[in-house]
Amino acid sequence: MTVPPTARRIAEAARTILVNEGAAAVTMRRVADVVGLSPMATYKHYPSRQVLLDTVADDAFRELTASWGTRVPDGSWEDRTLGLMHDFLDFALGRPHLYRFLMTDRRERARRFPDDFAGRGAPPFSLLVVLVGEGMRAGPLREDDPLEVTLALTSSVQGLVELYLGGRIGLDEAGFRGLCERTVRRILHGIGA
Amino acid sequence: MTVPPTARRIAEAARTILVNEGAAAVTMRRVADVVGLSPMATYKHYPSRQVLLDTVADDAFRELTASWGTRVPDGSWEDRTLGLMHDFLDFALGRPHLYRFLMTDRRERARRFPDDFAGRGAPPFSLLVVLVGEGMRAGPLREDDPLEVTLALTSSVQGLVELYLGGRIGLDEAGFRGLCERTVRRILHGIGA
DNA sequence: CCATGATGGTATACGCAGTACACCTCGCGG
DNA sequence: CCGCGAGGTGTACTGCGTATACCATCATGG
Repeated sequence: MTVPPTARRIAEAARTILVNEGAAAVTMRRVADVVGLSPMATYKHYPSRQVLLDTVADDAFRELTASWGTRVPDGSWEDRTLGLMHDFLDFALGRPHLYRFLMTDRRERARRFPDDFAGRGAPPFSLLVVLVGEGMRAGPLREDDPLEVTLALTSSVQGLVELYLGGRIGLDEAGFRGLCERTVRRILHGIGA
Repeated sequence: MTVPPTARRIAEAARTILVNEGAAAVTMRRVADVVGLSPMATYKHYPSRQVLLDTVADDAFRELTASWGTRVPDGSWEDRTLGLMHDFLDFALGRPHLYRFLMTDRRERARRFPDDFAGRGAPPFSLLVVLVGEGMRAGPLREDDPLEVTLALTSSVQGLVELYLGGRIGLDEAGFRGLCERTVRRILHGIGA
């Protein structure tokens, strides 16, 4: 088995620290120490900490993009929508530091609504857009702007996750998932009389 | 007019820097410089940077709690609900650094849903809870868990603001406010057929 | 065959954080 | 008058990102 090139080992070390302890814990000295190099050796492969973190972010995004498409949910339209939500929660709750880093911390080079959200490559948003379009054609959803309807669903779950990860929701993970389900159902069916 | 005690002048300097440039720009040396003291003098009033920032946060929260109650909105139930949303956006968009600091960055000593959200003192959530309860009694809203219904509304707006402040929404402020309005209306009336 | 230069490694050092520590210097109550 | 506490100072230590200079290895072209 081939030894991975140093640049990759550095990125993997950074990713591991980030996943376990958050972006703030990713220091150049620490990364170098994990890899077994002097701190300055890192700079032969990444010109700055920012670029290293960007690389980790890009890799993680690519990985997520690839993995999110694979699951083929079945059941009713609503079941599939909730399935997508739980996939999202699997990531957000399973890798909270990485989630925060990708979703909240980094602001540069971010995709922008609505243009960048319409096409491929903004999972799980783009998957949900497809499902929403399907829902509008097949019946369960009223005709409306698909992107904005999708955003109504995703933003509320993102808001809830933000609260949960910030320790502002006094529920365990199962309870929180239930709250997310109920919230999405409320949005689907409306809270009005 | 009395000169404010040094402790308050320090907190105000910290707040000013935070509001203008974000929490990361609030360094002890910088704060001390603004006040006209040596860096270490700050520690005679606040034992650490963390405590200083906590103080700024608590003050800001108190201020918001006081100011949010004052407005007396009128119009239809839906108008009043949207009015509350715009009040919230006034703060979030008008003082984005402070908003992020209060809502996202700090995690300790945060209020928790549902217990701490039910009572006074979690504006604008608690104001909206009242309005939601009213809506359920008076007609526009279906009977449901008031706290969770309120959360469905607030979390989606918070999610949108998070995206907007993160530069992920390619709209100007007016456009963004419109998007928020449409989103809240969709939740009120349901996106389903 | 050897000089050359790219590649990837090192130690050292600088500036900027937070903050521990020792010191000073008032004003005031005993 | 004395002491002491409150509030101020300068110095220094640690950890951070990273600039700089230096060094070893090795493939390559004259």
